[in-house]
Amino acid sequence: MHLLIELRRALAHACGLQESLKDIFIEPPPEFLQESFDASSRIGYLKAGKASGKKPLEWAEEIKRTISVQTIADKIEVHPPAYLNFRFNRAALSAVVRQALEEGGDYPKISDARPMGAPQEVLLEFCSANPTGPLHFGHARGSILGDTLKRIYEHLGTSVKTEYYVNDVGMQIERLGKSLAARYRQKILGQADFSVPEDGYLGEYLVTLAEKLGPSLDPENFGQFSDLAKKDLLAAIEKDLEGIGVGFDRWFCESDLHKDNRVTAVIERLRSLGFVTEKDGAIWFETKDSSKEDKERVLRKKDGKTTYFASDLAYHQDKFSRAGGLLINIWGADHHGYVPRMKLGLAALGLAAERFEVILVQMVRLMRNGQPVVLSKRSGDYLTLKEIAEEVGNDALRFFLNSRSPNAQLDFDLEAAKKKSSENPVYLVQYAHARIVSIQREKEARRVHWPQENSKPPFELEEDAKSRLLVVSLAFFPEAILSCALRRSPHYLTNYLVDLARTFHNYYETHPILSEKNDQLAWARYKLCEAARLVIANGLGLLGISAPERM
RNA sequence: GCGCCUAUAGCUCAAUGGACAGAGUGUUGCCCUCCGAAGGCAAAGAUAGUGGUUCGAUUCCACUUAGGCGCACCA
Repeated sequence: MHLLIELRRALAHACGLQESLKDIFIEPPPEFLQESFDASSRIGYLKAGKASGKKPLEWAEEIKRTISVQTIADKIEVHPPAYLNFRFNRAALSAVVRQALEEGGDYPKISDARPMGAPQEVLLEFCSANPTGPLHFGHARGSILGDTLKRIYEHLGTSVKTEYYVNDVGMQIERLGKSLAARYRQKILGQADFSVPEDGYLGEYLVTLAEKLGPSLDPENFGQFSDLAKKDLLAAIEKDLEGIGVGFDRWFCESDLHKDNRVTAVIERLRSLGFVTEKDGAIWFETKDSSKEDKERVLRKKDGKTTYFASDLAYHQDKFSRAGGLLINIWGADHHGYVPRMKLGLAALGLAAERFEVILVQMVRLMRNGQPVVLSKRSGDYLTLKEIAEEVGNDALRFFLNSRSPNAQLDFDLEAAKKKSSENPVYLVQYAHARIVSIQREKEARRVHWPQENSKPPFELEEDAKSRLLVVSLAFFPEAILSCALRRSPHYLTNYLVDLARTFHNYYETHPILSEKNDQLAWARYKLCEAARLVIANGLGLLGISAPERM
């Protein structure tokens, strides 16, 4: 078992919180205690201790007396207000390194992460941009968040499916077809003066597509043009996402819901449950709870067409029926007003609210050298995801967008992200990896060989402060992953990796390996560096970022 | 007007009601006859304002100020 998870279990047991290891918090001690302690916990006072009526400090003392950690810690101290500080013993620290080396690319293997709060099953829906144009930069954050969460949950043994909901019917798609038909008249039928409808799509991508079409299409058949545009744009979207390492298990088309009449079926279901009224020729969803603001919404317009809201209810009913666990949707913050409406609709359908979760990702403001990038939407031109990804590179893009919690706005400076220098934290991390690989390369080149390599005796870790700090940092890797899973944000991992890289660079300055005369020491350092490399590579892998061997 | 999100170091960002609020970058000064100086060490530098709840508030509540977003028979 991994060191900090073992500590969690011991703490949970002593607090009487066996069933919920997620309520135990373990963190690195503050700087002024780092020489004496390796890990620190505020234990479970609020969850378990407060009810006992004891003061925080008394409670902590009691936990200290009852906790069973003799095998991993050689010192425990209580610090006010209710901290328990631990110093790990040598065997436990050696085990951290050994475990990392043994598990390699799978480190940390966690056999059952559920007690720590990881869900058993998740259906993640994200991106879901309308196929009416190429993905723009605004779609990047949610896409990268969704993909990264998928990687993190999968690592924890959660069964994860990802899904892209394609809004391929409705007024916007009609506009798209009309716009393409207009371009077709201009480019293929020689009607250069024919104009694109005022509310149509003006982007150059439709011109390019029109030019590729054969001469035998009927420009009045908008549906045909809608289909052509849709298909072309979806392919482009898939390709752009692939470019930033994002893929989906399923592309769910709204049109499929209509084919089976499932949208009208959901309206009828709501009607039979008494949530429907008719007014002004339209069919409305009406909540029984009059205290809600969002109590009336149109399900079917007076022209007989159903609304997006109705489709979405049908879609979610479908998701609820085929997936067993959490349904997590990642939406742009501009959809926040839609969340209560959705929840009311799902509640009316009797679908379990606790399975439905929305992560709202706030806007990213694009900057260039400290100045906001001004976008002109008038001509239909905007910064596409592809352009930005190609300009700054996938690694920097993913690292930056994952470095802040989703519900906080983010400034993304193109020039800063592009700099292949220390100004960009992703390079600090990648550099640490490349540096370690370089040591390994150098070892081969110099034909350095230590007797311990063949006999495989357990290596003896050094116990100086910097070595301890590095090993303990490695031990915190599982905690960083669990924080991401629990709080639905990968920024704990990006921050962790920056810390780890820094700790490594610091260690490296004072711990020579290839030039170390003492074979024992050299060997132990070499293995510790390899363990650090593994953690960095695995961490970057979870973020979808490369771990370069040379830079 | 109503609602949602945000406000922390010069800049970009962390911090689960608990310890002396942390990183990166920028500024200043040091460190390469030594495995990658894309690095390390050191210094200076922050909770928007006013109240409240609490043993304890960056965190919760109220108000103020500032920014972003939303309030469709669009999706």
